[in-house]
Amino acid sequence: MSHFGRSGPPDIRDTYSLLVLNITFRTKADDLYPLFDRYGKVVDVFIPRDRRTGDSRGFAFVRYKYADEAQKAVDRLDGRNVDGRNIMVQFAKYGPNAERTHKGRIMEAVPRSRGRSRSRSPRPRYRDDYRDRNYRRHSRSRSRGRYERNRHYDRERYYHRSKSYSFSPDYDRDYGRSRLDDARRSRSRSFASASPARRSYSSRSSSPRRTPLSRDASLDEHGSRGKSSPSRSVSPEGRQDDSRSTSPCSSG
DNA sequence: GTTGAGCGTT
Repeated sequence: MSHFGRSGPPDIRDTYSLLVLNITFRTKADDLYPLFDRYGKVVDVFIPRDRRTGDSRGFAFVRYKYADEAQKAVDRLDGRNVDGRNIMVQFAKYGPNAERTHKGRIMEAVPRSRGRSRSRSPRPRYRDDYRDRNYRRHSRSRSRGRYERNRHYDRERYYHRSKSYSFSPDYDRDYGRSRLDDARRSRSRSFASASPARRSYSSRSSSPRRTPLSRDASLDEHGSRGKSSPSRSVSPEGRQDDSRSTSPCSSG
């Protein structure tokens, strides 16, 4: 969007994209158009927005019809104060399709990386670009952090935590505290009363996260050690764990 | 209602 009436890229075949950084979150494409149009023919102005909120991400892309005008705009508008902030105008290094761009112009055909013995140089010099990208990723701000978090859905954290007994950050804290508390405080059948309480907590959403719980519950039942010794965390004095099937000791 | 290094859409 943010186009003059069309959707998607209008005609990037012969347009030069400029990356405008440091713009305010309130700045709109229409606000940048007249500003950039003064130095050349602006084909399109696009401002990436957040998927969720839809607010501007703080930068924009301005497409010029000619590189000369784009270059001039870079020199003229770079460092210009817009809405109280100094914007940074520079040629877009990466195209919309993550393709390389030369002076903001999208390289339609990516260089044949397939040909291995085509170039005499064993290593492409683009390596610096990739290194630059990785370097920037290290110092990401929370603004972007939230954005990427939504994109990845904390999948990684969930995966790692899935292996552990923790299921949720908040839940983890409560769980760890309750576990130790219950284990030490009662270290007895009181665990049974706490168990349903926990399941109830996560029972709100029928998600696979209750699977480990069920597995744990069944493990206690199936595992002989779970009966008399509810706490799987062996206590320093809990030597009774050694005598596994001591007695069913069914609470009830 | 906030944020602030970066690289893009139906």
